[in-house]
Amino acid sequence: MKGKERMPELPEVETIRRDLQGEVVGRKIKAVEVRNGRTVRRHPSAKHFRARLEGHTIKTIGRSGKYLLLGLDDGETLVIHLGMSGQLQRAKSIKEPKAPHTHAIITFTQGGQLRFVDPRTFGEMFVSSAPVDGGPAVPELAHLGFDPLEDVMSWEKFWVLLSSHKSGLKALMMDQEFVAGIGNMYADEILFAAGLRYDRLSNSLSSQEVRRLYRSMVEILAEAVKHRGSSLADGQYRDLFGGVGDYQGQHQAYDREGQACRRCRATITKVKSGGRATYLCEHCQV
DNA sequence: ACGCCCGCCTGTAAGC
DNA sequence: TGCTTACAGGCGGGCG
Repeated sequence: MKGKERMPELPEVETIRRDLQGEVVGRKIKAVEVRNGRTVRRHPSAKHFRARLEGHTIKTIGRSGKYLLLGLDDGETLVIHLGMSGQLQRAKSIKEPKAPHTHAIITFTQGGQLRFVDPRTFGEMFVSSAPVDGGPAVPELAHLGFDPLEDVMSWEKFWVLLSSHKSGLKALMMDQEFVAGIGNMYADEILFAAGLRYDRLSNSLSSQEVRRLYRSMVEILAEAVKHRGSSLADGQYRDLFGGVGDYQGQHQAYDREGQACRRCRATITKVKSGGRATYLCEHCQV
């Protein structure tokens, strides 16, 4: 058994967003404790980060790609990225024991805490200033491409975007500046569903292939959200309450090296692409 | 513009 | 058995 680490991608982050909506909207931040400064590395100091949160109430929970956006009553936004191994935990009481690698703790006036746990410390939190009128909501995230679930578009528009690039399909689907929220795992699942190889050039697709790719992207991600994301046996993804997702049971390619393709029974193979593990069915994906 | 590599990290697992 | 090395990968930056 090979150890696989999965980071939260769009479906996992969306699951957490929905849970946060019911759990922290309307709550006022009483205190913020930063236990690992790397988590708030965009700020000049942990104190600076704290000062911009304490005393403010959380009004909205949004998401852009893999980023969570907690809107505050002063118009600023608490941005959270879970990186590779980040988790948000809702503690009902401050007395609940802290998990190892708990790097930041937000305590609410109404009781309870929101905790940021992240062994690998690739994740981060930062407060973004209120947008100036006409400007982007979060300037730090202005580079992100469209969100596949939030920003619905015609497949013809998608075709225009796709063919304006000349790169391997997997690299492009994982390029956050092209489309935001897809990581290594869902890229493989989407390309399997579309019947397309990871190394097909983005400007080489027929109209039918473009339609299949767009539809697969939306359907796979939406279906994974319905299943509350993917938590493989040794994976780290947990939701706000420590629960797991079950979309991994639907996986067709990712982490299935040596197993039979569920469509044609050929063997799923694993190759390296751009330094990343890539799983595919050589027979179904052309 | 694009592909590829590195560094940042830690836990797990494979290799010797 | 125990130590060392490889691997997992999002993201930003660099290089060819």
